[in-house]
Amino acid sequence: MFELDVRSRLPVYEQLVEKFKQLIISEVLKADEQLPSVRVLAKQLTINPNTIQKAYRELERQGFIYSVKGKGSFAAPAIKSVSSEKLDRLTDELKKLAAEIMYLGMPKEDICEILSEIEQMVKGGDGVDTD
Amino acid sequence: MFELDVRSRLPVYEQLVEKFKQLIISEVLKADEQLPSVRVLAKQLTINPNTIQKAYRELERQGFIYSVKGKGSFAAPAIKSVSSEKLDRLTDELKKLAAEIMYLGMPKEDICEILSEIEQMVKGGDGVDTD
DNA sequence: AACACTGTACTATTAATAATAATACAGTTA
DNA sequence: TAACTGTATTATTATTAATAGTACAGTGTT
Repeated sequence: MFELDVRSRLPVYEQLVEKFKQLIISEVLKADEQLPSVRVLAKQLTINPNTIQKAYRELERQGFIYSVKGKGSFAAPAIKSVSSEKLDRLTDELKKLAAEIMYLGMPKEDICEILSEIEQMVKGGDGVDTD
Repeated sequence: MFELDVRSRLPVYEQLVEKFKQLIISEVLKADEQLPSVRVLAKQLTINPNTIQKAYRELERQGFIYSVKGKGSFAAPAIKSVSSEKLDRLTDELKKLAAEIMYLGMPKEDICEILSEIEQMVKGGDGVDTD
């Protein structure tokens, strides 16, 4: 299911968080769809169950999944309320990244084109609430 | 000159790298302008000189500054050759970030507007080579 | 009830790394 | 020569990622 880079400077549990985020955002994992259990995924990836749990805990903290004791962990149906603080932090990070990319020679237009692709991926599913 | 967050999960030397990158990209630090010396900056920030050196070494590795033994460290005049590998890595990171931001509700148009601001900042100086 | 699954919590240990500290050496400039 | 610059090295401490093992709690099936 995943490819982990054990020698990455990015910790394994953070790699897992990123992978699942992408799957949920792109709706490969639909709302309320069950994630593999802590123990099963740990066995598949041949890593410690605690590492999986740490990733799941972080995903739940960020609102991407929810866990029910005895049942399992599931993709959250949607983001209810986003703290403006988090959005600020993310856009701030994006600003720095975009500045460096432009500094290295990529024109704004190219980046906007990339954004269009992303837009399609995020809105790719049928879960667009337009109320 | 700087505000360091000692309790950030981001190491101090990486914070320094980011700060200087921004200063160079936005041309607050002009080409060939001298950076504070390792020892002086360490004393100002009341941190260890080795931490400054680690940041400078990383900045030099990335091509943002150059150092001359006995003279000092200076902002690099421009990025000569960017490895496409690095640009790929950066755009990949930007894709993930943009996807999450859009997922959290910010429309593409708003992000493009932000990019316009960034564009002004990066091209803000007079060092625009249009040959 | 018994069993097999699920998440969750806790402690202990190891490995890696950020940061400090103290030197030392090399090159530049007045 | 003296005072500055970058650079390299070694040792030590603190933090954290990851592993390991165990235990407890809730769900569902048989």
